Amino acid sequence: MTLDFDPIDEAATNWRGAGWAAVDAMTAATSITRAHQILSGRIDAALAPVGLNFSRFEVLALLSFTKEGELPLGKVGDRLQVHPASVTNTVNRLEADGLVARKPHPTDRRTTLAVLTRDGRRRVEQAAVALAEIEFGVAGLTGDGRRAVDAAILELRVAAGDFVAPPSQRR
Amino acid sequence: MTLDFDPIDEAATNWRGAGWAAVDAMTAATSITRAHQILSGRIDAALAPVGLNFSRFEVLALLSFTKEGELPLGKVGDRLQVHPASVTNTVNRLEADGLVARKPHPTDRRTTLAVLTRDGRRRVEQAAVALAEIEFGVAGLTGDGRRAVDAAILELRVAAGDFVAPPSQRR
DNA sequence: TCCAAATACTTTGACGTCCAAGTATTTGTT
DNA sequence: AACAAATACTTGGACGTCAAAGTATTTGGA
Repeated sequence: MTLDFDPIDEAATNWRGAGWAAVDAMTAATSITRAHQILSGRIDAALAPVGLNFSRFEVLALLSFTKEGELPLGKVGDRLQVHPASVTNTVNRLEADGLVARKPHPTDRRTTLAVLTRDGRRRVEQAAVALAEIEFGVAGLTGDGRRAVDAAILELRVAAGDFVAPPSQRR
Repeated sequence: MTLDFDPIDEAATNWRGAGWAAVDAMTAATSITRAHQILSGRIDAALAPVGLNFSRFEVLALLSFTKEGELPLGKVGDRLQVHPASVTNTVNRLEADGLVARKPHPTDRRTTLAVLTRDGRRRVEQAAVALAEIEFGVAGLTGDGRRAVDAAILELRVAAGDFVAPPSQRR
């Protein structure tokens, strides 16, 4: 299944041959797509034994960082940049596994809070360890590579309007 | 919906606060994930008016680069690095739209060829223009940023065993 | 030659994502 | 005070991905 050539490089050659434009942009986009594919596969594989996937893990982690271990579903979606329907779905599954509970908001009855359970907190700790062990799938990227990716993608995210204020100092 | 802080930077701070390991790796992985989300959204939006999405476009483009405009489904999957079932699904839809046709392999009856139709060829040209216009969603990434991303991700892909031979010269 | 193993594709099923529409509640204006 | 508009979440539908199992065909040995 392993190819004996670089499929992305090959694609670039083909695009040039066809006289298509924006080959460099295509290459960058394809690289990012493939990188995501690789990371996503590794991360979900590492989380499977813990009984989570990355989406579910992200929700648990986010809750674990709050003082009370709870957050309105809408906030979860904003922070993780996912669609409200996806949050509902993810929280449903976490709830079914007893890792999170839904609780009405004390003052706004439109709002539902997701609350981390004791099991949820234990689970997210295990998952964090599992992910650290595989270095979040980026084993193969050197420190320089990681910084380069972070910096470049920061440009992209700012241009996409991910957030407005200048980023705070990053180490 | 736009946040007034960088959610990834915020996450890094939280991870450090929780004493979790591999924060730099987490940041790189999250950046790549988010970049993919942004690109994917922009690309599919640009392709929607043409009646395609990225998967379908990739298949058409791949076929258009071959001499005869045809390829066994298995090869398509290998090149695009997607699951056989996904190829079947994608080709089904392309076939329903008349952009591709299935044809038996001349000598191996296990194999099915996907053949680009006249409409398919016209459509992929339109799509290529549409994608070039939005620079494949990487508008916001400078030339340096693109090269940095390409180089870094090449490391990652090689480490992941995407292909074995050393990459040919890239411009 | 014969047959187990490999290969090629499809089918089915579990999930994940988003959009659009629906329900409930709160806000902001007249 | 009254009500349209905004907000918060859920539901249902369309698609996309992968894994596992099933069918058909070809290969590679014994």
